[in-house]
Amino acid sequence: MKLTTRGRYAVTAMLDLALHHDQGPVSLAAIAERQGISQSYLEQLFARLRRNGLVDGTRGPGGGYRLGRSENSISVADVIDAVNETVDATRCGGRRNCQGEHRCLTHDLWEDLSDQIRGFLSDVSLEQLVQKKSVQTLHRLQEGSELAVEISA
Amino acid sequence: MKLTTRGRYAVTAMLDLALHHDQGPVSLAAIAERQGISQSYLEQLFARLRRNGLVDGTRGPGGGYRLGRSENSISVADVIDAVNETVDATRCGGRRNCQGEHRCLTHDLWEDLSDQIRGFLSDVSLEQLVQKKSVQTLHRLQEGSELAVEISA
DNA sequence: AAAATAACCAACCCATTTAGTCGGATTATC
DNA sequence: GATAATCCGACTAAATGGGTTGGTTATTTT
Repeated sequence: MKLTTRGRYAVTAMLDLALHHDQGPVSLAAIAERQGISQSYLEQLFARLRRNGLVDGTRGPGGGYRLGRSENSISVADVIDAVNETVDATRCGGRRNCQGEHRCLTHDLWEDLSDQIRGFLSDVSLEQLVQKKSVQTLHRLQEGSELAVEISA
Repeated sequence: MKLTTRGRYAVTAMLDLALHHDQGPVSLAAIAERQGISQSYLEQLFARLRRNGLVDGTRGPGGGYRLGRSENSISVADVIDAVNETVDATRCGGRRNCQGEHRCLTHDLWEDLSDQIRGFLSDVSLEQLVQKKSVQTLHRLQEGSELAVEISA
């Protein structure tokens, strides 16, 4: 399994999208500012998300990104898969040739673990995340500081 | 969480140790050959395993490594922890400062995932692995080819 | 005592990946 | 036509991972 900042960023950004889905398209600039992620890096991530149908982009002023499907049909695993081509704990990628021709001693263990992780992440949807108390608290907090920024500007 | 070949190698090597624990110390050369892992790379891994008390090394001819504790008291998580300083899915390492001063939107999610993975890996001991059918089959197979090597040499 | 064996140790090396940048093109809106 | 946004590709710096080299020390065997 490859769980890196890339996947974390992607999930955070998608969650930001979900939190603002009622306000029309969300620009990467807005996400970048709110979540503290580099905008051009976000561009790369959203290219992959778009290719996988997880988001729709609209260009031009007032444009931005929208979720490509409903919040409850997008799992965290979907998002990580989209940006992180591989999500597998076995080295051989399930081909069982980890050691020469046959599989290594611990092949099955990693396969089991992969299933566990995948299971866990597949069971968490964006919708569920949006409803978590900790997320909502942070969300309100971010809107607050956004306001502050607007005022001070 | 950082699950890389390093951890996989370490677990495989420890399992090899466990499979041969009744035959006195096992040399890294033997493990390297059987499991197809670079010997000098194994040296690095075993340095960490030793520092963590998971193995005991004895020098000189006939020397090698032995398990530092009983097979049932060593979990896969222990091994990965020993070689792979960090086993945490959150970026901030649990310090909750992922974004500026406070935690990022998805902090709790990664914390939950870390717990899942850790739970799974902590529940698997070397003893359990040794008893798995797939492991025993491969073990016998490896002993066979070892014999073949001895004969052909 | 010498030779051989094997752990121990430290400094490198190289390829890949990651996060991030830069400069531009394209598309839409005002 | 200026502006705001996505889109796109090439590039970079740093980290990481797996691996090598070249030793030293300790212990056994001859």
